[in-house]
Amino acid sequence: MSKKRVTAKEIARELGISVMTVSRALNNRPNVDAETRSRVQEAARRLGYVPNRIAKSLVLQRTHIIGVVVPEITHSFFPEAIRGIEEAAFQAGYHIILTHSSEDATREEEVIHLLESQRVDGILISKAQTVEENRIYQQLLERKVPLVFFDRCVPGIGADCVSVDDEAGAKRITEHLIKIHGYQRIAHLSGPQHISIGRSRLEGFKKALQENHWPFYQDLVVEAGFHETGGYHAMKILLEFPPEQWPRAVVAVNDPAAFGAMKAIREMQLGIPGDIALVGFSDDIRAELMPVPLTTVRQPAYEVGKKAAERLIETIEGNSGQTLEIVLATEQIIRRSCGCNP
Amino acid sequence: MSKKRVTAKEIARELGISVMTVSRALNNRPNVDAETRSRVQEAARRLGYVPNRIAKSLVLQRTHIIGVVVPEITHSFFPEAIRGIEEAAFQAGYHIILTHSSEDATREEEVIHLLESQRVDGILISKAQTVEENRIYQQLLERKVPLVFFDRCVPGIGADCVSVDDEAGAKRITEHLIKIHGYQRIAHLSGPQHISIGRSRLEGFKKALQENHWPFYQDLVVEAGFHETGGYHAMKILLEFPPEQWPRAVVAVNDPAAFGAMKAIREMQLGIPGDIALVGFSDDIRAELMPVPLTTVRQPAYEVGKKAAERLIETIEGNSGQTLEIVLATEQIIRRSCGCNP
DNA sequence: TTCAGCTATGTTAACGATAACATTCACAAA
DNA sequence: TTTGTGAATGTTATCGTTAACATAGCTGAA
Repeated sequence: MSKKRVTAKEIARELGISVMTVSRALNNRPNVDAETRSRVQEAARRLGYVPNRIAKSLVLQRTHIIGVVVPEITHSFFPEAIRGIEEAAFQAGYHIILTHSSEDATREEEVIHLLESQRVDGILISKAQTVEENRIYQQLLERKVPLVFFDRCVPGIGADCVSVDDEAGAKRITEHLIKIHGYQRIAHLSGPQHISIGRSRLEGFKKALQENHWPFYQDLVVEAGFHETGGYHAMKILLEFPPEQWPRAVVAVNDPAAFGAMKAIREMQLGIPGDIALVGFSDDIRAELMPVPLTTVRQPAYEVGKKAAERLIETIEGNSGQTLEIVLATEQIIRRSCGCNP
Repeated sequence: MSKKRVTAKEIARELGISVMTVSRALNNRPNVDAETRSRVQEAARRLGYVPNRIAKSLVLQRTHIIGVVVPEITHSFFPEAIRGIEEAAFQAGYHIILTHSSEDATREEEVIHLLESQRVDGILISKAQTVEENRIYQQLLERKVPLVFFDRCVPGIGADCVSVDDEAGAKRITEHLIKIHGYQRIAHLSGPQHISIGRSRLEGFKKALQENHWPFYQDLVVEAGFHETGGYHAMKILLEFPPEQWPRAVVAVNDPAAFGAMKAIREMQLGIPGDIALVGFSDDIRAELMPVPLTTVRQPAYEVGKKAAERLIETIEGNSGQTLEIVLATEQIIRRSCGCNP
């Protein structure tokens, strides 16, 4: 169909020399006559030669490609993280194959196999929500495929991991509600507990109460998931209690869940933060545009991606040392929904 | 470093048969004894065999990979479009290598070369803003590399193209301002004129005025670019005129530019839409959350990506027929900033 | 019986590049 | 003159897979 591509062999034939000399000339190897080199380069340009990386990869057993698996690309965190990955990769002379699992375990397995069969030099994974066992990751590790998890990690599996300090972030924002505002009865709209960020944020929330000897009510922890509808329904559940049992403040697992909660609160004609204060997590682009701007925790998405890619490249190139779990700090973004007036 | 990978040869040695039989068994080719086939498959599983697509691609001259070049990934349009691309690709058994040019012509050229050397089966391009000549695209077409432009096209170059009907969208929203609200003195904050969407939106704006015999003022067309700051500065320029020359309504080239314009208008203590009505384009996630929700035009980003990928795959597989320029319709999102009260 | 015709399997070459080793040739030192 | 040395270039094998052709062995019809 498409006309045959120019190969090194054509250049060699054209100039009456061997392919090897062509290869040497184009890769700037020593021991090539300056004139030969320039003739080769001129011919390559003239014929529109584009080296075949597939052949190169086959013989060198290196692709200089990093495989990336994300659960979704629409959510604002991942595009940012991907930018960071791309940046680090680009600087080190790598490129990326981006795949996404749509939060589906089967599809995640498929794309991981694709990446492996494509012989990427290493893989960056952010785990899909529905993944229940770690077999595939273990197999990858057994096969010594360089592997770094980012954002959604698998603790204790013996792989590198770059994530955000969710626990500390959740603890700090909860402490803000305790120490600055003195709210009693603080609720948590939690994330799924089989996802590490869901667990750590709940953990941080609990620790803040504990360390400050603040009352903890099991009823005030409701699983909401990561989306707006989940936040809405979880908040509804809390508001079905008699008014004296309502929470005075709510810590949502992320901003979309907080948006859902906002909707539920306003449907009850209650004021934020007057009746119920609310904080989110992730600093969604919409957070500051809400009718009551949302106090939240910014995650360094770009930095997570960049660090993870840098770490993976170190591993690929054999400078990795021991397994590391890198945790990046969050930043508190105080707006109005917590009761402050910045 | 990493322990040698299992190849078809190992399986063959293990079972005392030839590699070819292994290949046939694993690819479900006919003429393989049922028992042999199952022994091979069992051995492949047991040894953790992962076929090497690089070798396969080399011999088959097909990679089943689509290269994608986008100018950025943070903007909301592209993540959506990429989802559409991924979906169409996945369904047809293709995968994607995602690259981005950061709106930089040199980097775009680099990534296109990468994709070519990676021997992707075809390329989807959304052109970077700073690209000034079409040499590279022409070279690709000469080399018969399957190529489909999406969103940001290059008219008349003889390549397929899937885009949004920017002109009709801009015309329609402008006509809304004319016919429903009867605003005189309508301004346009335009996009860069070397980008097709910049040109078409201006074109649609002009046509709306023309066809409705509405006055057109050259002074009321100011180049703003695609970002908030550009919109802000462009609006400032308009507001430096004496008040009687101010526009009564403004059509911004996209929503971020409209957000910038909003800021400029409010800094002058003017009301939207009371003093100046405003409409955007692209239905940014923030548009409905603005203090005055922004009337805008929704672009079917997911569909653009999906269609473009489908068209590319047709081309790759030789069912393309003649060159097509597919144009998808936009949808008007009426909110408050135009003067309506939905 | 004999051979056409089928199935199952094997052998060789190819894809496009590079590594490792081999060769040629010019020039300088002995 | 001879020999050693190093630069420039060539030859062969290889990466892992599949296409194309080759062969062995069996079945069944003439």
